[in-house]
Amino acid sequence: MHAQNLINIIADELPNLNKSESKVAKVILADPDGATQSSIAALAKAAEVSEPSVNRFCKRFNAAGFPDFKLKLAKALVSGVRFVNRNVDPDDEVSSYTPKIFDATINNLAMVRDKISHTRVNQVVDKLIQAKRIYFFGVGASGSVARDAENKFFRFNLPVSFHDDVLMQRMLASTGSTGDVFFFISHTGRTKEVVEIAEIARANGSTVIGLTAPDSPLARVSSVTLDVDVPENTDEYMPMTSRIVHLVILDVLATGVTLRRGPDFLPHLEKIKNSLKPTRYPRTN
Amino acid sequence: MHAQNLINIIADELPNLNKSESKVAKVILADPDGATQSSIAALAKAAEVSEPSVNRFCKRFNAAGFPDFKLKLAKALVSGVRFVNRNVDPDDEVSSYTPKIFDATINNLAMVRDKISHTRVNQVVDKLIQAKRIYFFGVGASGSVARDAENKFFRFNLPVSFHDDVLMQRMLASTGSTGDVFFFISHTGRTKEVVEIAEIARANGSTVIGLTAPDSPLARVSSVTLDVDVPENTDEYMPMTSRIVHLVILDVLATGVTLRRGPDFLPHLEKIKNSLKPTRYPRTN
DNA sequence: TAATTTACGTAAGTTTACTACATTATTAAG
DNA sequence: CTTAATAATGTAGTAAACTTACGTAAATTA
Repeated sequence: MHAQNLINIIADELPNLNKSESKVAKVILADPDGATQSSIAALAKAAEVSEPSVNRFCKRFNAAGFPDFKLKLAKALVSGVRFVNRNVDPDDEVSSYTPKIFDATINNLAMVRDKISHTRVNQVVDKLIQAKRIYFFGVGASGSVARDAENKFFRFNLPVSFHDDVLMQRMLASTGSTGDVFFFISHTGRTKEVVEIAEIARANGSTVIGLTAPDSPLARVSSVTLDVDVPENTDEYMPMTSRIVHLVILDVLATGVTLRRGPDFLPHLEKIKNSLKPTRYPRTN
Repeated sequence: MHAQNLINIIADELPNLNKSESKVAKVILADPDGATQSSIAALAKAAEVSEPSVNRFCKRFNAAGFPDFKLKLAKALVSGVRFVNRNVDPDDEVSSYTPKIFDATINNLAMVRDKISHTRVNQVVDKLIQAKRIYFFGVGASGSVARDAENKFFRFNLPVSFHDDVLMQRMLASTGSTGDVFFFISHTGRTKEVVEIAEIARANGSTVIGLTAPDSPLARVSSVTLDVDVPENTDEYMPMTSRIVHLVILDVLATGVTLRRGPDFLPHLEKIKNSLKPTRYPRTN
């Protein structure tokens, strides 16, 4: 279940509350923002109950007490408000659509941050660590993500490549074997071509990792799936943000691999970093 | 300026605070979440100041008092931007480093969201609208960003290409002329090769746009620069997040162009979207 | 060096929230 | 239909937390 908002929880629990508790609930639901700013006495009066009733109400919803409850309520309000009205309007100015696009991206990242399965991440890191070869596959926008992944993972001193060409992908998948990791990146997880290729790879005993939508055909074919459940972009003007989320997840995986490799591996990374120095103008300040 | 996050405001004001106020600020910034849960007495003790000092501190930041301040702080914390200790530790578990990486990315996005010049964005959208051709250039990690940009901008029905090969870039730049837009993407803005190519393009009368670090050599060569000032990654384990910021800025630009094109252009975008339908397994639910 | 302003803390006062206990309502059993 | 038991709610007292007023110390300026 989605990380429930305190306000929704209260609304859901309303029928299960006893008389004075439900009085309190109604007052809070009627004006949650006002509730965060009033004292326990004021709220008790507004709900026509005693102060301890309000206090008990708070504890019922897993708050330490009234102040803690107000804090939680305030937090719930923010995340609620933030999800509203973030669509780009046809007559938006730069100053409107710019923050909207940033906010939409940030929101999706925050959502995935809270939902992503750490177990799965760990499993994928395991697979990547054990891999003899890694292939990053993606088409269209996901091709760029795959390319970026290559750019990160080649640092680990193992054969890594990315491919955005489905014929190449198909041929490589057909020659794969145990120890090879095929890492598929796909927003929808329903591109037939991609799913087919994943099936081929899987049939050859290779490990198939899917960075894609949960319950999608690709997810079902994968050995391990990293679910990315960001809302489809219904708005014409709002760009697709799943690519960004994919990139960050790949960052997480790369960090996971680096940490597993241990501190002895750092000099190697340092060497790669330093190799670029002569290509750059030195900093003056 | 965009609605700034309270935590950022405090961090910004830090140099302007007097002794005891800054003591309070430091304690709050070190653990904002902890601050929301502590009493004024506890906070005063932690900061080694008197309670009224904490109270004055709160009022300085437009809070009615300490409880109100805590409320605002709590709200600031949820708004996606967490200001926790963001460095990845060598002995971090998945459950620690995963949110850290997300948070670092989110933080940088929020920072750029609030700092980016809308005038500049508008100027760049102007240039892109007027362009006869657009070239997206990037090398290394920025190559993926350039590739992604191509994937977005080809939709506008004008000649767009991306190149991650410096020789190709150099040749194309040398043949450029007025009306051509060369869009350079670079984290540091100091890669000699890239700067040289930008100079060549500029010399031919082409428009050069730089999505790069402010005051960098590349920024100085560009006709218009979009400054991306994200902190250098000093931490070995923390991935470079500027790519992500670049991608989002390109999203913003693409949206800007779409909006300028007006509603008559939407059917064209729709057509492109629909063209992919037959490649996908239909949704079952 | 004195005057003035600003910064900070002490102590008292006020509000706020919590706890223990008492009372009232509700339910179940005889 | 009582009566006992339990649950729900409120009262009153207390402890904690917050704010205010005021005084002293530090810093700044003339």
